[in-house]
Amino acid sequence: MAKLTQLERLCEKKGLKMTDQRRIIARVISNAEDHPDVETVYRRATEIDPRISIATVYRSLKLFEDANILVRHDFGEGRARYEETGEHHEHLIDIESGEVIEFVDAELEALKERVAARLGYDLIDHRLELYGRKRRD
Amino acid sequence: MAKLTQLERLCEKKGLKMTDQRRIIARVISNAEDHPDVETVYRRATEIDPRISIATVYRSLKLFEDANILVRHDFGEGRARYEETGEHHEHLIDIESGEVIEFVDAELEALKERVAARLGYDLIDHRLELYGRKRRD
DNA sequence: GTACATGCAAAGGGTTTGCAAACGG
DNA sequence: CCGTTTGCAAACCCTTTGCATGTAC
Repeated sequence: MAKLTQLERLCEKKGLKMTDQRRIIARVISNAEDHPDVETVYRRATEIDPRISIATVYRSLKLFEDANILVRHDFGEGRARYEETGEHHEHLIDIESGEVIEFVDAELEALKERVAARLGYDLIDHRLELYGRKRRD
Repeated sequence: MAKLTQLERLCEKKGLKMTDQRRIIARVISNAEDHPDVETVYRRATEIDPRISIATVYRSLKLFEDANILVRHDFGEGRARYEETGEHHEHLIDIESGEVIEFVDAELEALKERVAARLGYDLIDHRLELYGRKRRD
């Protein structure tokens, strides 16, 4: 097999038992430029090695998520999407193409903390998605 | 039956055929202080009149949603929650009690428009939820 | 009266799980 | 080796749907 991906190394460092299936799934996510759903990860994984079942994809993705190696997103489509854990960012979803654009906005980050504080809460987590249409003018 | 709720009047104004089931479902939502899920609406409705099936609850809620009488929320729990359409607001979810607190923040509203614009998009919709823990100090 | 709404139960999509066989460290 | 992981298929949860019956306007 080719050289290890960043994600595979991370898995080993966390002490996860690395099976061929997990390596391939980690590799698929590593190489993904998009935010693939489970079915898509499964498809890409079986292209590399057909000996992978959808159950293993579900189990591995959850394992990686619990190990903070992956982040699961729920964009309200009734199925989960995954991406590699990285710097914090928000998502804007193009409602015409489905494309997901990542962005960060310092003001927004500060503001949600302030809002939670104003309500008497410590902010533990949040969810922010913008849905927009590309401007043509 | 008791006097009509605001929601029932709204349904009639929109020309919806008002069956007993729809009246009761509208009434349940009208009286709800929380953001009930379908199962909860069903339970409360059947307490008033057991002749209501879960299928009708699903159908009526969707009907009301399409008529902009209700808003459906997906707080990432794998099931929908509903509330009466009203002034725009966001939600903060207490991760310990599950309680949902509504809030508005003008700055936040303006900011998300600006962010979308910066990325070259017209903002069509958005989703913002804060998850927090009540501060005790 | 007639088009529409309902109840029931079956089907649907995404996800999880029990079990015996295969496997990693 | 031995506990963990896998594949398979069945089970799960929430939601939708086909069909015969019942009902609002």
